[in-house]
Amino acid sequence: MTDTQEWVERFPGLSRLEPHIKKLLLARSAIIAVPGGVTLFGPGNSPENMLFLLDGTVRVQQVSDTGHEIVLYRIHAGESCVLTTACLLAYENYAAEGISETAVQAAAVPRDVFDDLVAQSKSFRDFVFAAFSKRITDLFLMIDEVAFQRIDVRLADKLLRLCDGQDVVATTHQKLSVELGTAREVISRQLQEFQRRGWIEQARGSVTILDRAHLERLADHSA
Amino acid sequence: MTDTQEWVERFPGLSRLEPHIKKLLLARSAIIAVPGGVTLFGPGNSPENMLFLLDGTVRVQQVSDTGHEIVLYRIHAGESCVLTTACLLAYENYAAEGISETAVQAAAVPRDVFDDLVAQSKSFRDFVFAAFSKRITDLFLMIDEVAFQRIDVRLADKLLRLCDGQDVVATTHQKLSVELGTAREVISRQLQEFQRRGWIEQARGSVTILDRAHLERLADHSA
DNA sequence: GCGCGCTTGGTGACAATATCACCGAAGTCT
DNA sequence: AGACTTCGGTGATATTGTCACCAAGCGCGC
Repeated sequence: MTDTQEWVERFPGLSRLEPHIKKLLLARSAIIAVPGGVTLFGPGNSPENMLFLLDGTVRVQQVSDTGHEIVLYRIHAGESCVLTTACLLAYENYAAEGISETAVQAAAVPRDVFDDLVAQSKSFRDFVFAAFSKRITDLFLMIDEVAFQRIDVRLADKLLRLCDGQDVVATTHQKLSVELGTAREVISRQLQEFQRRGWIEQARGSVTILDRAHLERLADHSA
Repeated sequence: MTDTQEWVERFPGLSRLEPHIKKLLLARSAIIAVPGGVTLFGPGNSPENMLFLLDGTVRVQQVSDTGHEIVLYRIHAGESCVLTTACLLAYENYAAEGISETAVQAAAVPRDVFDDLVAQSKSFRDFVFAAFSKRITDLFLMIDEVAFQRIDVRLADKLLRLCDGQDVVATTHQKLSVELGTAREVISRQLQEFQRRGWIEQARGSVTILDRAHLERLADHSA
């Protein structure tokens, strides 16, 4: 559990806010906590508040008409859902949803307070626009990867990002296929190839990284 | 040539601005005109101004490390480059570029004036956030298409979007492949198949639509 | 324990798309 | 005309996606 006093200080982009803006933000926000696995926002469930994540991660993914799923990005502690929320408010009927991957603690800022802050504080504006910009450039990169990058390169990269310093990634082939927007069979075959080369070891529901260096070399090959 | 007097009125999202905001916008912006085929912004060429397009279209595309190109979106008259510009300002070294597809007329708003407007006008804020939201949801859709949609469906859709009411699309196989982020050979083969079915007719540098209904049916099949 | 259903992963056949290495035809320029 | 570039066609092959299965592992009720 995180100390929620002065949570604003824990956002790199917000700690430089003008003092009275910080006070306003702290006074007009509510701390909420939700367990993992909850759909925070999605089709037919647009939230009234902008969330600032204090703890945990939120996964944003999309289900296509064809039934395919793909993970778009994650929101980590210290980031905000501004844009996803904004999108939902503007376009009610689209297919992206946000799911808490872990237990999540967040500061909820009502829409009108958010607008007030944007109007009053240059620092807050900079924070918001930087968040939008980062997200859009990341989406550009993602489009490039999905369109042009080989699946083995993308899988190696994804494993390294998901392992979070550990050597064991607790996930299934199915979940990995959703991460990359491909089919489970493709993941199974690629992991078999990685295993054959001695880079990983597989068990039901987990992948153990044995040779990080080779995976990194593959992932960096042109990403 | 467009009448540039009171250009603000021609933006659906801006016409409802408070009168003094409109005046500020008109007073502090400059009308610029550039011919077609010019790179308006791109790596190593970040503009100082936010552009509001009065006439013409701007194509935003990306070149990947692997040399592959893909068209991300277009900006039409009545829309602004806010987000692309914002991205470039925030992250100098990324690979997207904006090219005028036709002769373009635009209102250029300096960065500090833009910030002023966001601070002072609720309507302007709404316009800006709506533009961001629209773009992000469009990028979500694009990711979905690139990842999951069949190439024949995407090509049919693209032909219909490019024809602009006409029956003849003046483009090359190469350009179409960049539109969809695929290879020229793939486009050539798909167009051959469309032609074999009598849906289109090909000539060097152009595609003539013969059977719009069938193309639409293919494009709508799950898009 | 045992059977039952669900999840997870494996496999072969095949389809769709991408890549590579060419080739020739049609335009452009001098 | 000759050189050069752009445009499009083609076959061979590699990669990835789809489909239809199957079997092993796991949880759960009895």
